[in-house]
Amino acid sequence: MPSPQAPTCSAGRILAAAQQLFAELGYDAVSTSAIAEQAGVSKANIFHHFSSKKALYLAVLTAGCKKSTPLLDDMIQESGSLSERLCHFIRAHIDNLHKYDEVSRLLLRELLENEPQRGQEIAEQVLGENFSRLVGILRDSQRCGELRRNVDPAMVAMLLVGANVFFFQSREVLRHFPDIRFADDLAAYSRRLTEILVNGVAMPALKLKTNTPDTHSTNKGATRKKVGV
Amino acid sequence: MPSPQAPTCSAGRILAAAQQLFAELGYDAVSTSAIAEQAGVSKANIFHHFSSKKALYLAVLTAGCKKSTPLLDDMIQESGSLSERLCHFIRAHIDNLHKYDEVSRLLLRELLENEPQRGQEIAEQVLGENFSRLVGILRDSQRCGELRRNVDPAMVAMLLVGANVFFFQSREVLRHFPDIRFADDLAAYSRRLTEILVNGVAMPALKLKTNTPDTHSTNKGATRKKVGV
DNA sequence: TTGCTAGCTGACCGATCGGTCAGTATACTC
DNA sequence: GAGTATACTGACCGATCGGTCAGCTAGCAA
Repeated sequence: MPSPQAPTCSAGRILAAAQQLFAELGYDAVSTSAIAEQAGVSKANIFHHFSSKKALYLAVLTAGCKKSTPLLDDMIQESGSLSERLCHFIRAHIDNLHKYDEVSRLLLRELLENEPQRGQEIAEQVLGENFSRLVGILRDSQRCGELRRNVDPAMVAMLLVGANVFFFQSREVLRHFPDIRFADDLAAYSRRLTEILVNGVAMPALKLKTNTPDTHSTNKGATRKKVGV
Repeated sequence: MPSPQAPTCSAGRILAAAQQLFAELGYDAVSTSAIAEQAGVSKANIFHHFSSKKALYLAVLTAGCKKSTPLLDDMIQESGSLSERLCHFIRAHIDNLHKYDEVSRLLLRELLENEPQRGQEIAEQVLGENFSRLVGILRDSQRCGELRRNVDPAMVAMLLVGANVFFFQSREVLRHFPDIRFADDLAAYSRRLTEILVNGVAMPALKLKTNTPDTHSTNKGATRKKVGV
């Protein structure tokens, strides 16, 4: 079985080299000559396999997404308590970000662009699939009474994914902060994050006070409008 | 009083044009010719005021940070309950991200680079100052008994900032997701986020069960191995 | 008027960019 | 053997890159 790190055909080597360089430096900072050199092929060979630099970039993006997303199924654990399942998802998600960190960084770069020309719709599709799946799981937890009814599952999902993504993209910086002691311990990170998310941060005595009837989030359909925009 | 959007001197116009273009397209995708055209000056004029393109970029970064960070003081509200103060901070923080969105995007771009050559230390400094201030506030809340003692203030801070940053950088994409109904309503966003953070997501009945002595996160060093890898 | 300085510009530089093209090597079919 | 398709390369292209330079202008002091 050939390891995925060392493709033998030159097209595969080009893709691998391009993925690494694009993720590290960004699209515009990487020249086709640099990709060719890294892949050990001639520059003309790149244009033999790919019609343009942009086509190569899109190929890198789609190949990376195809390779990294199937594992999303493993991130969702059916059994266990809410706390256990949340912790498992957080850990699996942040592990996945790190395992495919080149692809993750490529997608994060896409989020910062606002030119729809490039592969933003790919990033949107990947993130969206990830997201709606998670929201569905949270809705199930809500139906069977584990999750409070007056919390918005989409907000919880965004909180989870957002914390993980920020933790991932800022880890080099966060590591230098003296307050942060979990930068290198993913197990501690996901445990603490889960605990906070499940139990909240307020003192238990104060929690009953703030039992706000925030139920306009679980709206009664009639007033909700489509937000297709 | 001259509006900050329309600098009169050409150096100021160059800075403003560069800030906009760098934030929108990234450092490498922007040529000095494009900056000159946007600023309405000659390309040579750029190199009359700034020694190089990179020097201009760093000037943009430092000027932007200097302009956007003083308002951080306003983000911290002394009076009110924990819930009110958290909500105020979240709202002020996300507002600040949007108000200085060009600077924010520049800093987020820096986070994705790993070449220390560029202005990453600037981003680190800005983020770090922001961060340690927030952690201090949370520690105070912990001392006076509003915040639970067994939560890590740094984790709460990262959760807050991370959710806001992710919400900010993904808003264009999130807006297309049908599950998300708060993409354009910052007030609702900060309210719901606060409520989840304060009270947690679990059903109150289940919460007492999960009162885990999670203090093994402050581990006893002996069994934990380094995970430097 | 002269001299000096700062702000600014058009023209230009070598280097590098993405991309092309003629041509070579190999392998397979007939 | 000839014919052909594919993989691949060195040499080259025009365009654009960051940056330089001589020179123009206006203001100001002597």
